[in-house]
Amino acid sequence: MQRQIPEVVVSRLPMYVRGLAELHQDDIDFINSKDLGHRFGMSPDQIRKDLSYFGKFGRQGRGYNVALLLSELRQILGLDRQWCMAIVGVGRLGRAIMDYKGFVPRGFKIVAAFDKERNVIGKRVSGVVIQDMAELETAVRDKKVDIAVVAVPSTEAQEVIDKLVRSGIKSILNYAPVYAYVPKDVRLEAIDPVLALQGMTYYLARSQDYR
Amino acid sequence: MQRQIPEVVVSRLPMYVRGLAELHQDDIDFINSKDLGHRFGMSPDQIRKDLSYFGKFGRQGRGYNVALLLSELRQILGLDRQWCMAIVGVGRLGRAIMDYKGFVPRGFKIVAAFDKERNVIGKRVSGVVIQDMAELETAVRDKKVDIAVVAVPSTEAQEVIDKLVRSGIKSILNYAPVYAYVPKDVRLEAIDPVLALQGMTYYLARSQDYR
DNA sequence: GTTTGTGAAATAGTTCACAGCA
DNA sequence: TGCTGTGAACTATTTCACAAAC
Repeated sequence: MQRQIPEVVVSRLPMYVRGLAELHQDDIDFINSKDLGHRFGMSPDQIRKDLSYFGKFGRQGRGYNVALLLSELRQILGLDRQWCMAIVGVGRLGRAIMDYKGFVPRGFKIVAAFDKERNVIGKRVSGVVIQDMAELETAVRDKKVDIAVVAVPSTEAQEVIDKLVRSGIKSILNYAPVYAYVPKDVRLEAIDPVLALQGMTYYLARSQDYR
Repeated sequence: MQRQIPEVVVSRLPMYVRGLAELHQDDIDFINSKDLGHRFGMSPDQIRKDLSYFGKFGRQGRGYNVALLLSELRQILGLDRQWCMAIVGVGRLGRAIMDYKGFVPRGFKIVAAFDKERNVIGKRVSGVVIQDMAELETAVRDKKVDIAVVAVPSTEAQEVIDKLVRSGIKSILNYAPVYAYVPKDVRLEAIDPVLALQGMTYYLARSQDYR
């Protein structure tokens, strides 16, 4: 057990939680680092090293108790409570995100939605009434929003993110395909499928008889 | 200029392309590594080092010609042509992906869609006729599909991915929230917003007065 | 015998710092 | 002078290898 945990290690924890939840579902009680590593395409050593940053969860000669490790990791990640999200931008993409059924079962609930378009303000989407952007700051406080999801056009993303930062938000998930600036104490994760695709074409273009 | 380029370097190239395209749009002709680094929240040294893996694109005392560097990077990434994609799974998520307007302008076109549900097969979604899963292998070949997008439920993802691999696909973008196995010669990128959120809660839970 | 947890060694990635060119 | 391109130095991350626990 050590202090100051590398970011890469933290970023792998959610994958472990997901995998362990599957094992738990399948009524598997114990798993060792070899099998766990195989499951995620990584070395057993790395699994053990990663876990060792947080404590000693295994039993020599036996492996890890799935239910126990799952519960420990969930607690470490703060997944033992529900997190409240606000979505900014309720266009095509924003609606798809609000409709996505994968958030609630994993502890993330959309409690507020904002847009600047007169014609959508006041309407209800996926059970949430869309509010005016002007109400963002107060609503974020009143509804105790922990995380903001940005789904506005690229041109407006930075402006919206600045507004979110001013309202005190410390975690932002950005779907707009632009790099955005945030202060060091705010976390920003980006979801951009095109960036992921463009990383793959490099290898595609190099392999077979392309071009 | 060197050989054997680190994956992290390749993964940053799409971001450079995106940023340079913005600069080009704004009629900026030259940019130096300092300003470019500032734009992406990284050091000028890293920008220069990254680019040096592919060639010498800059001019001492002046910086980089935006149009030139953009065109070079596009070519390196294989973005100077259009890539054909097939989508597997045309449920709620699959439709949202097919409706997304951000792919085509950036060179990615959905040319085929597959589902196993009788009631959607034959229907047209976003200009593409949905085909039976059984036709996947032949359609992938006939339509020269380069990249597959997986949007089926988690339980079916591995099976679908195996099928795609057998059909000869070398690049897969997986939206299903599971870790999937692919042979070493196949690239798989995952889009899982919940994983991104769970990485952020670790820090949220640690900062202020949460819990 | 099996498998963990962990320092030490090895490898990968980033930053430094400066020669050389415009 | 200003800024690139790049080895060398440094830092981060992964892998090794083994003592200790079961």
